[in-house]
Amino acid sequence: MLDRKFVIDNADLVKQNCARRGSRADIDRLLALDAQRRDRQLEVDELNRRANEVSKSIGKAKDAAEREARKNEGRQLREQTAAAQSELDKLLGEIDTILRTIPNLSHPRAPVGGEDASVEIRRGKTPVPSFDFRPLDHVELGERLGLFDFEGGAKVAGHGFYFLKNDAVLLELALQRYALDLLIAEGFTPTITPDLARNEILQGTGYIPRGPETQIYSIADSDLSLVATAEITLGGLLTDTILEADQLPIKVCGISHCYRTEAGAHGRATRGLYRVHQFTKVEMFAFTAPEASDAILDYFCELECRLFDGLGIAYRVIDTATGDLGGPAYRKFDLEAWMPGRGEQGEFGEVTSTSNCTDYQARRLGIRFRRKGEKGTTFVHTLNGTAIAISRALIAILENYQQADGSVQVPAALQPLVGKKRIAPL
RNA sequence: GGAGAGGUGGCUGAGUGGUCUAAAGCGCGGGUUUGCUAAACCCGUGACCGGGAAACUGGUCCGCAGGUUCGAAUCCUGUCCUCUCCGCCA
Repeated sequence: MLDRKFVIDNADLVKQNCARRGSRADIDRLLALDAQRRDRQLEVDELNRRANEVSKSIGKAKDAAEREARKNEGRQLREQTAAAQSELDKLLGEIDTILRTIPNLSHPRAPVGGEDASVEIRRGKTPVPSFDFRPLDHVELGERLGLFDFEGGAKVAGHGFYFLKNDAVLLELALQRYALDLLIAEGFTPTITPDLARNEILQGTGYIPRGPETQIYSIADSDLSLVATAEITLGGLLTDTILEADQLPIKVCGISHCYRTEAGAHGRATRGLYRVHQFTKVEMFAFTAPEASDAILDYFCELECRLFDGLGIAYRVIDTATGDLGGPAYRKFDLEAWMPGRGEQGEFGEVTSTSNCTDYQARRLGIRFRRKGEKGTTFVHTLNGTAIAISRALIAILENYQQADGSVQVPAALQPLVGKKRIAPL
């Protein structure tokens, strides 16, 4: 979230940003509540001061009668304080509720507008392929090659779940390893993270665990939820930590399963593996000094491009428009891979996404650092990026590498990891 | 799951009802000494919310939430977390 004082002092700027983001956060109400908060704060402080004075005077009272009178006075003051304090707490609660709905500021160069305003800024090295036969979509390919079992998934867990089978399993493991090899070489600390996290951590990273539109599965009778991405666990890793400047940037990556309710998302684009309730993802995460985060965002984007260039899959990079950024992101680049089986004649479909969340998550999570020779601490910036989301990468690989004979060639970079060059019908 | 111990500043750790305005050490900042570095010594060092042009000043904070009391780091209740041992288990 944003700093309360910052919002108060820059109300117009924040309002303008909310408008660009399509957020209806009520800044005017926040301002009014804060003015009340301030008055109430003064009242509580004054009552406390007097009560403290009374307490101190009791030791010096000259007789029992005076001591009793003073105690009475103190008791009454404490009662008044309690009343004022509870009003103050209520105001603080309301202010916090509004504050949570205010999205992060936006990068000055992020395109302004809704989804249509997003701008293509880059293409991959691999050209969009052409086929001399009608390419199939991944669902059909997977059926012929025995790679998925959607019926089995539905039987045991419902629509949106699936079994990966046979060579799809090897592909999944190969993709994990493929991504990890690059990230480890780039100095990331590899991790396998918990698939569950405390709701407090979810909220800190900007996810809303419960409610009608939540993406999140929560665990009954606990304060745990299934994570929608390892961004949650990786960001949460350093909750309430003060770092030294020379530790930054910290680059970690994590493999986790990702669970999403996908409430309200149905239709053509949801066919097969594209929109599922569970998938595996290798996620990148960084904690940086503020002045470094723009460059790290470019770096994350560059790594994503290298991964898909390495797989030989055509893609484009999108600079996401302000209306489509969600709450925490200051700027976001999406990488959309060419999926020949998508739509009538193939379409680009999102496969990765990288965001600079500036200090929006760090403030809630309490992740700060200290600069040499400076007093106080500064919130770090956090960034996240998908290295490989397995389910969508599988779609792109199968559809782009399909052959006229119904087989699928394994991308050269994965061949040693999968242990074969071609996936043939059973 | 059972039993026990514990959660205190950036870190380690003392503190069992008012003089806690939280000891001490480490770290950090400044200074003295000094070929340089280091060491030694001296001084200073928390966060948050307010008031004030400033000097300065009021309040809150000892895992979290309640309670007792004029007064709580300290007593009581609940809760979360960590550690140790036992049990169970891949």
